[in-house]
Amino acid sequence: MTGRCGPRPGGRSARVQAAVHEAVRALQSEGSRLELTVPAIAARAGVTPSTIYRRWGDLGQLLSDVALDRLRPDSAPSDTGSFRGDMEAWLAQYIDDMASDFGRALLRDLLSSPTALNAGTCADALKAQFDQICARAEARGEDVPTSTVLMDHIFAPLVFRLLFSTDSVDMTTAETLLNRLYPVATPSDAAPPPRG
Amino acid sequence: MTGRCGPRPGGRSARVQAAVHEAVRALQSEGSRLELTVPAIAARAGVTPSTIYRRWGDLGQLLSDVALDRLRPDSAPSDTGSFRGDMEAWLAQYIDDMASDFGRALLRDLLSSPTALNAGTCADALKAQFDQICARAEARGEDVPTSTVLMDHIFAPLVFRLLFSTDSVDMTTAETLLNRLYPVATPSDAAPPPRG
DNA sequence: CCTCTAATGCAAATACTTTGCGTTAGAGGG
DNA sequence: CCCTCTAACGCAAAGTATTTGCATTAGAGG
Repeated sequence: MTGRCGPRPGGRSARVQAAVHEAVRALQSEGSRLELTVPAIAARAGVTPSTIYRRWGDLGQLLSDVALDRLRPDSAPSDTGSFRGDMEAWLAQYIDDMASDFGRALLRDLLSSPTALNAGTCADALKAQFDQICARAEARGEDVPTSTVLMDHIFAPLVFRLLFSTDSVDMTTAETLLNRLYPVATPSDAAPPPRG
Repeated sequence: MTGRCGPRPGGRSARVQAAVHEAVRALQSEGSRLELTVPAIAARAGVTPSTIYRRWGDLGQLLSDVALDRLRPDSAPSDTGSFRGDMEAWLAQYIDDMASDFGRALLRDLLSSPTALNAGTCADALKAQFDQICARAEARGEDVPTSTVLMDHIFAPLVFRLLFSTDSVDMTTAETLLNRLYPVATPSDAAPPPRG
């Protein structure tokens, strides 16, 4: 009982957060990003703008929080029976979510908070998914790289394309990356890099 | 003679742009980011706010333009006599520029424009540097990967860490990535990915 | 049921952004 | 060298967005 979670979930504070997040999602799906202002969000959520400014600080932080909710995985990666299959299934779903203009905008929103905190949380959650895929593969006796290698050489290149280009990103792109990595999995120095 | 460059360089328009960029750099190096507002930049540059709004649209686009100026390479990569040496020298300089909190903020600024145009320009310029390093290595008879492979497996992982974590990024990180790639350079499928 | 705190609503004050219009710098032609 | 023409600028007014002080309320804990 530390009181760490603030007001109990289901209380007013949680209702306001849910209403505001929902309002952001609704406005994002409807109009252009020009109409996505704090007063507009507040009106849609049935709260006053000052509530949003006090809780989130600015629009960037709010959009970042909403993006985190949408980008963090909501379930365990599916088990297809092989490492390659698990990776392909996972990547297919993630590319489907993020490769659109809307998905790319979400990714930029995630980074639009003053601190890199949300981006780090998102990356950690995704790495945890790779950890599960790797653990299952290892249990099967497959020889697979670490989740760090997957983040570096599969996920990072995909995200880089999404953020730094307008090229289409699809499963062909992902397959190319997998093909480069898989034959040379777990090289001698594939241990996680220093965290210093 | 297309008139493409607008008023001649050195004209009023160019002076205003230089003054505004300089004002942004000055304010960035001095105070916190909270004081980095359009009116403050305008005052420092000796122009009116409306000039900035008309030319750049909003603060995000202006910061993105300034970040592009700072992040795009300003000279050809140095020639150390070997591919590995060239890469190490290049990465040492780039990490020195970007691994600080300030450098990470520049990277986020670059992405803060509505369109991904500046980020794409920056990525293209960096890829061109890798092209030079690769071309020189090939001329020496070294067996080296393509610049696309370098972007995917060296640069993208570094940028991913800078954007999505607060972990330190240093030459040890870069060496680890180089070690993973170099022994397995130019695998059979290392051709550039589809651009469709 | 009472009390106590943090979050909210409201409204005033402040700051930022947009816009209309007159002015100016500087390119191009005579 | 002077004239004209256009794009960019300065200024000021109007329109939004953001901040802040204070009263109120929801809801946790006793």
